[in-house]
Amino acid sequence: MQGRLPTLSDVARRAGVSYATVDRVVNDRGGVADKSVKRVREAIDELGYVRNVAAANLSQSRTYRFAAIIPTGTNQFFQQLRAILEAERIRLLADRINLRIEGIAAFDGEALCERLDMLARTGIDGVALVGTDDDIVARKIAELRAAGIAVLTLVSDAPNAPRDAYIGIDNRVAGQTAGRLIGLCHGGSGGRVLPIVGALSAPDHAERLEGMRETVTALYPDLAIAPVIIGRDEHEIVESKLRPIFENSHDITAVYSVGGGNAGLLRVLRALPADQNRPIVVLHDIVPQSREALENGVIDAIIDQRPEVEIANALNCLRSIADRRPPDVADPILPAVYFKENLPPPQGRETDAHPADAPSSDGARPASKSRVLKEIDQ
Amino acid sequence: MQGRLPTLSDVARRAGVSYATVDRVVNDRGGVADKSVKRVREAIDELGYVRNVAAANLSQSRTYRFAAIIPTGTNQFFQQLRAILEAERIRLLADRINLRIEGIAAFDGEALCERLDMLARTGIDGVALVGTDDDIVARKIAELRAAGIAVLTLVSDAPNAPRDAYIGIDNRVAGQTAGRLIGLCHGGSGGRVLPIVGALSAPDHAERLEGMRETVTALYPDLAIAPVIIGRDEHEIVESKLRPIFENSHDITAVYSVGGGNAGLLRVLRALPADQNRPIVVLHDIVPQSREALENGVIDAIIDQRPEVEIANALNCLRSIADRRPPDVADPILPAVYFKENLPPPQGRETDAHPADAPSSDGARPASKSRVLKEIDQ
DNA sequence: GGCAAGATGATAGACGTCTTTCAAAAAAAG
DNA sequence: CTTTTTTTGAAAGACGTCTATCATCTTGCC
Repeated sequence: MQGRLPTLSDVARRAGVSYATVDRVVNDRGGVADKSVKRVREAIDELGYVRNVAAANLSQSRTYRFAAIIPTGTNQFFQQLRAILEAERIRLLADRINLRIEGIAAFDGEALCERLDMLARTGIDGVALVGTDDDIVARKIAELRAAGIAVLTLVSDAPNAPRDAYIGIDNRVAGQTAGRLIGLCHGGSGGRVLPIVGALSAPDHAERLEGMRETVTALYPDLAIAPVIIGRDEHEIVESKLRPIFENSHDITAVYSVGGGNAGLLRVLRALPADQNRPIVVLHDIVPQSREALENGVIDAIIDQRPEVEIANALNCLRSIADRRPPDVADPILPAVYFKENLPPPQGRETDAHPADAPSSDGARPASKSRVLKEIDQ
Repeated sequence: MQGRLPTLSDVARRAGVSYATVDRVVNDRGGVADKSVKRVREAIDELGYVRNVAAANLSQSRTYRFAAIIPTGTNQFFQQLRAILEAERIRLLADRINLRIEGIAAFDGEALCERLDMLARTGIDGVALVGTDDDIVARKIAELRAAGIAVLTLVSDAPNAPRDAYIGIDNRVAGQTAGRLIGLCHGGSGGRVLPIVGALSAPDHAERLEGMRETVTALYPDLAIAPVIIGRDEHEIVESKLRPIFENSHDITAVYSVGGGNAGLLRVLRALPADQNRPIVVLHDIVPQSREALENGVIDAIIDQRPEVEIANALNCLRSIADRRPPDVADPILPAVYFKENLPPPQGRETDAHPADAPSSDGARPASKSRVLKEIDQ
């Protein structure tokens, strides 16, 4: 309504050329004299023309075809990522966005490449994948991009690959934040911080550890850092390495676990004798296990990468690229710090899946009100 | 492409009625026999029809007309909110969303009502405003909604008004989080927490204070809570009330400021003698002042309501209502905890994005250049 | 049986873009 | 100059929905 926005016809009139010529320019069809191109570009700038994406998509009866490739397995974080994607998938259909969710063995570069090939053959506009430090993957990514497919890395970047963007947190910052939190919690007294990682060869783990170490040594000189426990993200290993430490030395005042396999850590913590001082415990990512531990006071804080935000950003980014708009890289994702009090509600949403879609007469907006209130007010 | 989604014509065919009848049903035009309505609804369900919003908007050459009404004045938080909205406004034009940003004197219910009337006369689809506890505002909101205008409250709710949704944080949770953080920072020792509020009559201030009190008294019995300072959000008042406290008693171990006027607090903190133990300081909302204080170690943590998220959610919500879709209330907004380490970059984004964005051959997506956005001949 | 009211069908134009086709004009090459 | 090539114009159909108009077919009712 009021004040319609300029269309391509307006641009054509302004540039003194035909619609066809404008179309050739904006859609890169070639065969246009330089001076015409210039006139069209000027007209676009002067009028502030913005292509009507809705109309464009409609005309092509375009459905965006995106894919997300997520490692399978028992990792709770990735399971959660899948669940979020699945919920999004359904809502997205209303916007003509078709999202394929593919599972794949973790850290298997070859399998990833095969899957990417398969997707490319099927026809696809963009893909998000969990990056690995792997040459053949980097080459495959370059190949896809050359074929006009947008590629994002999610959660973990692919160092040397020419992906369109990395959507995820800065893991060093996450580690620094953990360090700060742990330092603060000592209230000026000394102590000893025990770090637990899955593997030092995993870039995200290494970065988190390094970030924590940086902050603690720089700002809290009274804190010592104990030798790093390497638990391969497997709870039995973590448990067996941890138990003797807590039995023999009672000077651990804080634990920072950067990766998975926290079930073992939690078992050890729960088994601590009541008279022993409980350490401050900080870990990563809200999953059912860590959530429950935080709620019950077994741990003190969770640093979360907010997978919902990552996914939302990734999809926006894919869409922008597919629409040939400047990719709208939203605010960088920062690790969020959660305590028991500000822990987000379990499933994020989809508790009751919007049943009523307009039984009423009122014409304006059926049923929406009560539901919104309920969800927001919690 | 591949496998097109069902259209209204498909629904008509399936239901064994004409397109016109389907249209009457889905657009609530009335005059349709019950059994036909039922058949259409069934067909929609069976086919999994989802209305093509792009096509619908196109057909109406619809531009969404939304407005945001933000208090003016020197309040840094609201200035920031305006800046974020302004940045959004421009990006939104590409989606045919026209956002008016209106300024208005803070807490002036009558002025707010007048402005709302004016907007309603101009014609508008939805409005977001900062709620106040005010009867005439509540009535005006009811009026607007009856006229089919979506109304959201932002940042602060309007208790008795029938708004479509409240988009903002739960202030009690924010206070509880502050309490937890302060408690943790004492590392088991005792202490004395000094709360500073603007006014106890402001619901958000009162709730935050109450939340903090709850958590501290329940979980950290060694902590005392000093008498509340009421500073009317004005830095001179805060300073004058605070200075004697810090001069006379040296037992304040933490400060929790729930509102504005923090310049006074910061001055007092900076003036503390070096030999005096600095208290743990937690305040609300990242603004230039608080950011700088956090960076310089004058304060320890900021609890932020993430205005960008609030705005993004508000706009999504307005759009969903305008599209007559189930409002897509994203995850509830939780207060975020920031330390120096995970403080988000100043302007929210646009600092550098991702440099590796393909200087390469590409040919696919011509970067749309700078342009002045302007409307055509009314 | 006839008549009004109600329900349904058929159809067409609009929205802004993409795509294609065909003809015409302008520029470059011979 | 003609011939070829490059550049431009004109137009029409498609996408899925909304809106409107007018004609027709069912009802119920007296």
